Amino acid sequence: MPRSRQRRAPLTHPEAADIELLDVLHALSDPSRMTIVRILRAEPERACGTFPVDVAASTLSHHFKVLREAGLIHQREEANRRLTALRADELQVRFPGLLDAILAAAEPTEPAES
Amino acid sequence: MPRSRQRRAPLTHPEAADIELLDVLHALSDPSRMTIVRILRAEPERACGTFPVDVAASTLSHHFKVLREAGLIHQREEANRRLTALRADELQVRFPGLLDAILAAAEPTEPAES
DNA sequence: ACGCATATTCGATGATTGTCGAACATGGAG
DNA sequence: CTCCATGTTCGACAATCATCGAATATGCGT
Repeated sequence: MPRSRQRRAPLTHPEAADIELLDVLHALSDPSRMTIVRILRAEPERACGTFPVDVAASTLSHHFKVLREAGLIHQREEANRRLTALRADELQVRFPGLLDAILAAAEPTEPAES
Repeated sequence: MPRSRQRRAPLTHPEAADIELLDVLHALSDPSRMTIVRILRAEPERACGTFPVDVAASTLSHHFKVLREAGLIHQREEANRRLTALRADELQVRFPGLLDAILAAAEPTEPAES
């Protein structure tokens, strides 16, 4: 048996009540992960490979794990894809206004009215 | 001359407009630094040594540097003390609602009504 | 059954980070 | 002037982290 124990991850997500603020802040302090979350805010669900983040697949996978364990995203299996969604509603209950404020702050720097 | 070049730091702070969101999030993702900022929110100004953060003096100094360079705090010399203040107003202009939302989320976890 | 697309796990590597103690700098008190 | 309190810089160290390539797993076409 070719040591078959991989991708065995049952895709665990923390309970909404167990989401830690510092984990959320840390997760969002990385450019790639912030990009992922910003994209997810606009779209309901999206496959891993479809994010315009220019890193290796394994690195991307790592970022999803960090985001998932921080409680920011939810992932579900669909065929051989993994669909990712933002846990916006739960986050809103846990930390009211937090995600909105952070994502608003992440806008490209307002052009300042002419 | 005993290589006298230390504490030469002219205490530089980033311009409000140059404050980066990811730097702010990263700065706040450390427990000690979050504690410092939370205390600072209630008090206008405070000396470095007076924070109930249980780390070595040099470590504390490092945390202040991170917070200062992220644009979260302002420090000024007063005698041989260094007074620290939160840059709340400037932060509010740069990232409206961000600090409030984060600090609200950092509250001890509401006791849930009896 | 075979190959391909999607995505993860593993192991390694270099960079960043939090931490400390020792040395140093500064300003005020005795 | 000498001590002391305050706080920084320096150098070191261990831990964490972002990153990659290779190997692996899974499901769907052909």
